[in-house]
Amino acid sequence: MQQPQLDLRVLRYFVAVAEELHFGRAASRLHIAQPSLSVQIRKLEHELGVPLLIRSSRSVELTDAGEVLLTEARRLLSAAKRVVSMTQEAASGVKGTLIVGFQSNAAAEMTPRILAAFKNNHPGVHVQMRSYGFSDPTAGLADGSADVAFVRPPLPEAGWLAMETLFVEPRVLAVSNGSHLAKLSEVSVEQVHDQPFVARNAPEKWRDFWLATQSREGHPVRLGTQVSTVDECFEAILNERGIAFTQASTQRFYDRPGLSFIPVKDIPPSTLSIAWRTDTNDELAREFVETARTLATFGGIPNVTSSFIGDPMSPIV
Amino acid sequence: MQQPQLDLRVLRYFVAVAEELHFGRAASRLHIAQPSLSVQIRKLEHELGVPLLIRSSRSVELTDAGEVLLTEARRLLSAAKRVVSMTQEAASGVKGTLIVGFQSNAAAEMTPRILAAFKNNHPGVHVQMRSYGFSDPTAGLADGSADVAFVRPPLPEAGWLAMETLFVEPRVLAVSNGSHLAKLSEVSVEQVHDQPFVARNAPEKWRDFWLATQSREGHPVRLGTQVSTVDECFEAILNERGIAFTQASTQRFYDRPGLSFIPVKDIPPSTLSIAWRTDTNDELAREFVETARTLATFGGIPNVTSSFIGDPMSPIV
DNA sequence: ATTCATCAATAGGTTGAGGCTATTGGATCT
DNA sequence: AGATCCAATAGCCTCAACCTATTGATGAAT
Repeated sequence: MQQPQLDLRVLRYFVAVAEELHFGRAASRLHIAQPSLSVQIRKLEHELGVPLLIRSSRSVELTDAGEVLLTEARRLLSAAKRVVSMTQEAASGVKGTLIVGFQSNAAAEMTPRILAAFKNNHPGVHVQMRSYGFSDPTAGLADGSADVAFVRPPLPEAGWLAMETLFVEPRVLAVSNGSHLAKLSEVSVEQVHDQPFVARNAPEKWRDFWLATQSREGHPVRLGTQVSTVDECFEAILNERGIAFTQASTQRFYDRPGLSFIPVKDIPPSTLSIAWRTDTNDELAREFVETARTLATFGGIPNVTSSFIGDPMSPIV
Repeated sequence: MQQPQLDLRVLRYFVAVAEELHFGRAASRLHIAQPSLSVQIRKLEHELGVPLLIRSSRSVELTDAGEVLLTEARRLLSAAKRVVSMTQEAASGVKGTLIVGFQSNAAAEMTPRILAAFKNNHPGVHVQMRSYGFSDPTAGLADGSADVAFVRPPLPEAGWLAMETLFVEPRVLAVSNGSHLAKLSEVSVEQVHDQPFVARNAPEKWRDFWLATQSREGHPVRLGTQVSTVDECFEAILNERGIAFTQASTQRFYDRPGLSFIPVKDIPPSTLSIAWRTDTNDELAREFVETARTLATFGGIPNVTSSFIGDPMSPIV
C-alpha cells in the first residue's frame, strides 16, 4: 500500500471536528453539510489506517492518535499559510528564510560569529536555529526540515549530502564526580574498557563513533542508559548510569556541578562540519556555508580568537 | 479576496515542474498528461497572484518567488509526510513531540536543567528547541510553530496566551569598548538619553520595553540600527551603530571581545516567563510548564536567585 | 527562407470525488 | 414508550480535474 497523500482541506475538516467535538457544528462552521463531513473524516481515518475519533450517537471524542493529528494538523495548516505569504512576499522583493540545524553546542564559540556575519551580509533574511537530537545526525537535512546544518561526522553516505570541515577538536571523557576516574588528569581508552557507557540512540555508525568502538580493539562495550540528547546524556552520567565521550567544547557549554571532563590519550578527535543538500541548489544555504568557511579559515576557534581581535571582522560579501 | 487555500497535490505538481523545468517530463513523472499539468500550475499561479515560472516554448525557468515556493513546498510536503507517520505511530503507542520556542539565551542557565528534568520524566518524547528573532516575541506560539516557549514580557494581550514567571533579572547596558561609557561601573538612564539605541525590529510594545521608553521621562529616543536578533544587535553595537539594554544573563552567553556590560541604576528588570497556548490543551506542554515551574521554585539558579528572593513569584493563572 | 522539431497552451469531451437532501438507526433522557 | 439528538447511510447532481487532439510559437536545420 502506498503512503497516504494528505489533503489540506480534509485536515481543516478534521481540525474543525476535533475542536467542536460535534459533526453538526463543525459542518456548519465549514459551510458544508454534516453528511459530507462524516464521509470525509471517515475516509481520512481509513486512509491513515488509524481511528481518530471515538463516536457515539451522543458524543465525539479524540483518540490519542487524534490528539497528535490535531496538534500536527494545526501546525501544518499554519505552515501552509506561511508558505503562501512567503511566496507572495518573495514576489515583492523580500528575501528568504534559512533554517540552520544543529546538535548540542552547534559550532561552539564559532556559532554566534557565523550567524552575526551572515546576518550582516544578508539583512532581511530570516535565520532560524533548530536543535536536533541524536536520532538525526544530519540535524534536519535528511528530512528537509533544515537548509544547512552543523554536524559531526561520520554521517550516512548520501549523494545529496555535502559537507566541509570547520574545525576539529579532541574528545574528552565525561564522568560524574563520584567516579573514581574523576580525579585523573588523563585516561586511556583501555582504562575504561569495563565501564558502562551511555549510548546515543542514533544510527549505528554514529553511535559507535561516540562509543569509540574503533579504539577498543575488539573489546566489547558495556552499555549503560540509552539517551537521545546531550541533556539526557549528562543527566544519565550524573545519575551514574554510565560515562561517555564527548567533544571538548561541551565542557564549556554544559558544565554543571557534579560533572568532570577528562582528556583521553588515544581516541580520534571529533570534526565539526557544515553540511547542506546538493539537490536543492539553495542560494542562501550556499552563502551560509561560504560565510562559515571564511570564518573557520580566518576567524579560527576560541584559542585562535585573540589573533582575530585586531581584525574588524571584515565583511565577507 | 480570500486567502488562497493550498492543495498539496498541486504543490507536488509544482515541485515536479520546478525540478524538471519541463512540463512534459514532469507530467510523465507524475503520471498525468501534460495539458492537465499546465492548467494546474497556471491555476496555482493565479491563486497566489504570483508568477512562478517563466515559460517560453523553448525553456522553463523559476522566478524568485518560484524559488522560494520550491524550497517551502518541499519542506511542507515532507512535513505532511511526517504528520502521517507521527499519527500512525501515536496509534501504536509512541509518545509525542514538543517544540520549545525561545529567543536569545532562552532561560539562561535554567534551560538545560529544565530540559534534562523534562526528558527524564518523559523518555520517548522528542523535544526540539527553536530559536526565534525579535519579530515574534511569543517565540512561535503566535503562529503555532511552537508548543511552549521561553518569553520575555510584555507580550501582546491574547486570550489564547498564558504565561508564568520563572525568574526576574536586572537589565544592563551593552556598549562597545570604544564607548566612553565602557569604563563606568554603573549608569543611569538619564546619562544615555542622547545615545543612539539599537532598536529591536519587533512589535511596538516590546520594542519600546527594550528601549526603556518608560524610563526616559518623555525624552525621545535616538534610533540607531534596526536589528532582528541578538546576534545582529551585538554586531551593531560592536560597529558602534548604537547601544542597547539587554537582560543580565546575556553577558554570560554572548560576551565577546569588544563588548562591555554596565549595570543600570534606574531601569525595571526583565522577566523570563514560560508561555503556552490555552486553546490547544496540549498535555506535554502543560507538563513542560509544570517542570519549569518546579525547577524555578526549588532549583533556582544561584546568581539570579538573589534578585527574586524576597518575592515568592506567585504563579499567575 | 522554408521546413522541421519541440514544447507549452488551448479546445472540448468524460468521469468521479465531493457536495447536497432526505432518511435511517442507535443512544439517552423524559 | 415516546421524544430528542446526532452520526451514518442512500441516492442524486455538479463541477473540477483529467483525458486526447490540436494549435501556435520559437528555435534549429536544410
